Amino acid sequence: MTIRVLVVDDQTVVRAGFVAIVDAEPDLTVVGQAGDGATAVALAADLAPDIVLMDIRMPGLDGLAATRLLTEKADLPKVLVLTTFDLDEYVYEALRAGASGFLLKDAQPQDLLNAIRIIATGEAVLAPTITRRLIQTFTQPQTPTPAPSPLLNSLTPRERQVLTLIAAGHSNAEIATTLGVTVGTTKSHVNALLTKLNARDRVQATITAYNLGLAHPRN
Amino acid sequence: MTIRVLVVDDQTVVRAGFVAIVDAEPDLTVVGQAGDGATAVALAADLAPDIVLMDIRMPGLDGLAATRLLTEKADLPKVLVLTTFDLDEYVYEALRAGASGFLLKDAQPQDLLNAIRIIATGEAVLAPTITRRLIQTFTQPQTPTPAPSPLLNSLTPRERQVLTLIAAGHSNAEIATTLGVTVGTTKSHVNALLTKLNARDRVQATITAYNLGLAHPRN
DNA sequence: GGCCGCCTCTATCGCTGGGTAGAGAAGCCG
DNA sequence: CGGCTTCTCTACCCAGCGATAGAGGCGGCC
Repeated sequence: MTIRVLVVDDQTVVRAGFVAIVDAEPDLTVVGQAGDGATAVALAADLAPDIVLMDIRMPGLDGLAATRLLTEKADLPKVLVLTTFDLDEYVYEALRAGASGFLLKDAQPQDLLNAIRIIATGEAVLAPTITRRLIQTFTQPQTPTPAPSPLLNSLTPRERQVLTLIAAGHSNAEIATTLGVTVGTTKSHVNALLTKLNARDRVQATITAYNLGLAHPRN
Repeated sequence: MTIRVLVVDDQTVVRAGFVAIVDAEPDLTVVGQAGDGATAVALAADLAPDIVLMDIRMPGLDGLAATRLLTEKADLPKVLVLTTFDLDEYVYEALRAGASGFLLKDAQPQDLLNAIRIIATGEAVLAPTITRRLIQTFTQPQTPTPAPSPLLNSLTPRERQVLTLIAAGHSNAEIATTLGVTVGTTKSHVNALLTKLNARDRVQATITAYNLGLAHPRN
């Protein structure tokens, strides 16, 4: 089963380079080339390639717009964006446009070929520089201030455990059995908990748990 | 300039495998091994490795905790997490803990070696499966599809109102006065609500409210 | 050793919460 | 109009929850 590749770049020399690299592989074959976005979209409809190697900067319909058109419908070609510049805007727009990968043109041929094969399986590949930045922007909002709330620290480990179970919707009896203690003991913990959290009942405790980050809405 | 590697895994066989792969490379050298997180942290302080290959599941201090300790101070070793399971929780926690990379143990040796060299330059590497999911969760919030849950639509306006008040921590009596009805009426609504939400009590209803987006952790 | 914090357990008590089974009033829609 | 849904209310019951007031064991700390 060979992987069918469509090469899209406005510079003939660059296209030739990619074609040479890809066609040299036994399991890959270049089924077409395009010099602008509009041609790429039209060709993709005819040729049904598995992978599109897409440049961004092109006359007319650019690579990002073309990617959007290509990935709108399901089970259409996976797009691997290749560009000289790793500007953040390009990267994020490309990913939002539906690209499965983003490499720089100075990548090693071997890396490019690997990327094509991985993307063909439905997975994704990013240039290491970009991976680093994506992780950064991903962990940044998550860790502005991990907020080691004084409230949380005032709880004993056992109380934190009980609070988590309460916020998971468990009754005292259930908590007791999961912790291997009596219901009475659980009640003791719950009472201490409610007092410390200044909560009237377990619902208010649950709300506090969410606010403290002990529980998360799953979506 | 050789890259100095510390191998951390609780299974001796696995360690041996990594050591063999890494030490076979002329530009890489294994400077030490550890079988648990605590040892890893201590060894890292002595040996000052460039890269730590870190397993997650280990006795005592696990890989995530050890990573946190290792990456707390600046210019300390880069951590490449290697695990058998690509559970989302592991991945995100590892990245937040400061890991520079995340690969599965079934990765090709060549990929592992590449990853080590890339991470040593300060960039980042993720397994393709993970890259795909990271991109997904990254582009997901951009999609303006608030996902109108069928559950929410099955509720009458009054029931939604009651649910919101429950999730705000109010008692039946308080809800009754807020809505200007009797406690009995409130109970009727609460009962209908719990049945529809398939919740046993108001805590579980509250959790559902958070998941449906009717309530939000304030932070 | 003595103190203290945490975990454990017991016991009792009142109240809220949730289940069940009604029934009447108002509004919408075919 | 007749049927439907929704909102309202009533009454009863009991299980679970939360408050209170204990007490003993264990470990760490001074």
